[in-house]
Amino acid sequence: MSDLEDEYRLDYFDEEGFVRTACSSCGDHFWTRDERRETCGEPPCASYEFVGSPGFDESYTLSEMREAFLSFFEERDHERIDPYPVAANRWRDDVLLTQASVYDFQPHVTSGQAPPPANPLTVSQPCIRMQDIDNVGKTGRHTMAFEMMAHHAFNAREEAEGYAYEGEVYWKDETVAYCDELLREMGADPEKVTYIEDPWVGGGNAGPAIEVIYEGLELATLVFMSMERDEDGDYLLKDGNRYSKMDTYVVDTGYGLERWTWMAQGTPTVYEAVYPETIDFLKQHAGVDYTDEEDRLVAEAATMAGGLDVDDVDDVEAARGEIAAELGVDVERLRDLVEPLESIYAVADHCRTLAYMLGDGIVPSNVKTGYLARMVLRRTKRLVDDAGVDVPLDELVDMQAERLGYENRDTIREIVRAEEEQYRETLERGSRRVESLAAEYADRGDPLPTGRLVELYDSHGIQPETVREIAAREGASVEVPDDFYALVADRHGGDDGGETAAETDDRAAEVADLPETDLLFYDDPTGTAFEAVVLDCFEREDGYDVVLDQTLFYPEGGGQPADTGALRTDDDSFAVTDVQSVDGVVLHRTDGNPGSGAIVRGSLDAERRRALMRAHTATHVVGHAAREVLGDHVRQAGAQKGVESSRLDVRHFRRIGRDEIEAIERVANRIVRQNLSVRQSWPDRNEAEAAHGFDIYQGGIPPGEQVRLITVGDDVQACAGTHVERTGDVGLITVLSTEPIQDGVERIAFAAGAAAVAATQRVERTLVDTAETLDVSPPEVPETAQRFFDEWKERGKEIDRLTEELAAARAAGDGGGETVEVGDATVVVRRLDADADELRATANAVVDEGRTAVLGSAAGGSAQVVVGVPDGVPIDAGEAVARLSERLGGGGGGPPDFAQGGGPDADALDDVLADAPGVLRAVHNA
RNA sequence: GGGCUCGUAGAUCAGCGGUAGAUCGCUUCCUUCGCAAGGAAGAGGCCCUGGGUUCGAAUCCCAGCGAGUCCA
Repeated sequence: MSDLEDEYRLDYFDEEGFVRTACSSCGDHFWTRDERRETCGEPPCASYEFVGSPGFDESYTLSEMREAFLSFFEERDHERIDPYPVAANRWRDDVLLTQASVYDFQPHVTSGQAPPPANPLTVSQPCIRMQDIDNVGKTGRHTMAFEMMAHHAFNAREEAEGYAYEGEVYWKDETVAYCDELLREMGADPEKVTYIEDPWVGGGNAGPAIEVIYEGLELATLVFMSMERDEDGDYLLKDGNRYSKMDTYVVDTGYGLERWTWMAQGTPTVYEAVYPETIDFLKQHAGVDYTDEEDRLVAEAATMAGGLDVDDVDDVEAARGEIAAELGVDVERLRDLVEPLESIYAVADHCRTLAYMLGDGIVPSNVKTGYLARMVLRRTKRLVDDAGVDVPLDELVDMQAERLGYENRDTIREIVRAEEEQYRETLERGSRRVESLAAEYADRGDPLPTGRLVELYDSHGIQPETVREIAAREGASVEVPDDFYALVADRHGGDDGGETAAETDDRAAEVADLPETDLLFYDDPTGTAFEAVVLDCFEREDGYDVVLDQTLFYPEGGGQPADTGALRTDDDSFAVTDVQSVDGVVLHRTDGNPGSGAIVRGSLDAERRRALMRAHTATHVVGHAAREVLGDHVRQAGAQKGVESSRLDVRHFRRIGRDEIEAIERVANRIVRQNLSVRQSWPDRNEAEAAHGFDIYQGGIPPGEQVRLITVGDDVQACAGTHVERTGDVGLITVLSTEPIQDGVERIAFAAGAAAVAATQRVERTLVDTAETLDVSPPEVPETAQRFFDEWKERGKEIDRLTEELAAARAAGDGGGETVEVGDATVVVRRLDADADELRATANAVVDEGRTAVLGSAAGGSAQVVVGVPDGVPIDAGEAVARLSERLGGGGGGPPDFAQGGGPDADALDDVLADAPGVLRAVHNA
């Protein structure tokens, strides 16, 4: 076993006269030109030296610094590439947001499966780190959104084969030399630069890494990704796992653009350096106007905070007293001065984050990336309100979107406004809830229990602070426990089930030695018959999986169902019912075994295949139409093609309206009429991404060096499915329905070709049938239905009125009933086979006449009894009913003046009613 | 993907096994110089849908649909 110490002994350090030193404060090892240097230079071992006196020769703005960095590496043979979106899930499915420049090249490039877009390359990659959200604005140096400037080189060992790049571009010495040279060019004093040894581990990879510190600020991290997790590896690293060297090794650097700009300007916090205009604007609109003396105080406090070990919010709070004492001011005064600024800094950063997120097409929702966007937006809204900024949030976000050069600014504003509105409604709903809850507890003089507080937050999204405010108005006290968020977490139960049911398919092992099946349908998309040799055959519970050397059968994938058909030999015919692809080997599920080595003729169910091809092309057309109608943020969230109908799930921030559906239909059918050609091509992944962006990955992210593109007019998508040759072949496209399948995702169901005609006819048939029933012509149906419904309601009311009238008439006449005296009371005992409503109404009418009613009915299969007692009569109706209905095999009860009950034994009703006077006597005065 | 909360009058909600309610809004009348004023009368409900339990379900149980929210 060995550690990584040797990895840091660079020729470059030797040549330049560096020495290796252990920090006298933290013990970390670092490299420096200054032999007398004792500490590593990073806070808390040292403090900021550049605030107030910039560490570089010239003052750079953010964009000037970016340009300086990129052109520095361009001049040194690095190709400059465009940054990727911040929504990393657009090209990889293991993460949500881009958190580092190397994300752009994971997993295919770093693993060596695909070539990088250039080698070496340089990029300034916007990133978002939600982990820092609480620290933003407060620590003076944390931002949620930032640009990671980087240069990357992708190397493969000489002897390694089968990788998408080969040989060594450059490695550690050159990387450190570049960094040194860049710093020197900026005017940094080389004597003050330290390179700290800090091995990096992450995501199953690892390697030596170096932190670059200058004047107390970490300016860059140079990572040498060269190891992977390996139980038998030689290296035991800080995460407790073993690692061994890989065949590929990658230079992964990260230079914080914001930090470099800050260093060049020497402002009190990073925020003033990054967005000076935004902060001025916010201060102005929040009415923050400090005197020179106050400004100086704030600046000094910020500088001091930088020198302390301030890594999160709690540290800031703890340090504030110290700082106030040092500055000789009251801690309260310092807080009053600093807190408004902290909010403003955070707002500036959050708005930039939102601009990135929404600009890159993230639609807020309650899941995944959309949830993160919503969280940031709501937090920002609270901060804006707290700080008293009198500018609408959509305008603040738009300012950043404009600065970042996004073109979908109208949509961004619309989304922000829609989200604000929804948040407002949530808060309003919440306030009402809290108010009534608080009033309840205030009446009893109790404080609001913690359980309620947790529920209000978890189920209704109301911050505990908000609850406290509202409750105070109602006069209820609220105690927010320190471990509040832990309690919320508890409510979410036993943590991630983590039942990674990685039941690796046995089938993968079976086919491991078989060659990948030659897929004929790409070259011959319209073919329906072919010949092939049976390579192998596996017996299954319900048939056989036949492997051929080549096939026209499309295996299920990309939302397109498998083809069906038959395999024939000279003697036999086998039905193909399902087709799956396992690691490139196509398995044909059949009802018989043709035998290995047999030559078979395959034939597809041609009609089914054609319908699926139409459906697949239609899916692209509908998706394109949806984007045209709803906006560029519309992305595919899933799709399923079918013979009868297909569906496309798209991200959108509100329900799709009837007008929009019709517009989508019009656009889709226009594309059909234009009869555009549908072309396929197999470009390199990088070329495809460069030419068409990541929007080609609507249907998912395929692996491999090359991707298959399907081009329909302006629409380009990576797609493995089968398509018709021209859009005209799709025929009619009709949208069947839309429905929300989750927040931020709408499902569009549609049909194409003959299925579309059939669907239209079905709808028409329904209408015609309905019209026939109503005996009117189809256009009159809505009006007539309305009239019928109104009449139906009117009749219901009429029936209620008549029931009451009838009841009154019965009560007045008491015909057919028996009247008995129980004590002083007159009791009407009567059977009338009516429903419960009528029974009750009649009993009420009898009671209104001052008499007691005992009514029975056997209308609905079971027996019902109702007893009504006028005021002042000492008979307990509930008790009477209980006794009566017991004899009917059931039960019953109610208040003393009016009760009802019954039982299944309808035959006993007459007897029970006959005995009723006796029962009433028994409960009389009881 | 999972947890939790909620679906009752046009709106906001109460009721939580026994005859569907309140407030605002609406209609008509009275009062008033006038009204987000006062008084009187009235209209307005498949209590989300479907099963189950029960003599009886808006109410309890199950499933579905819908809305909201928190977490991965």
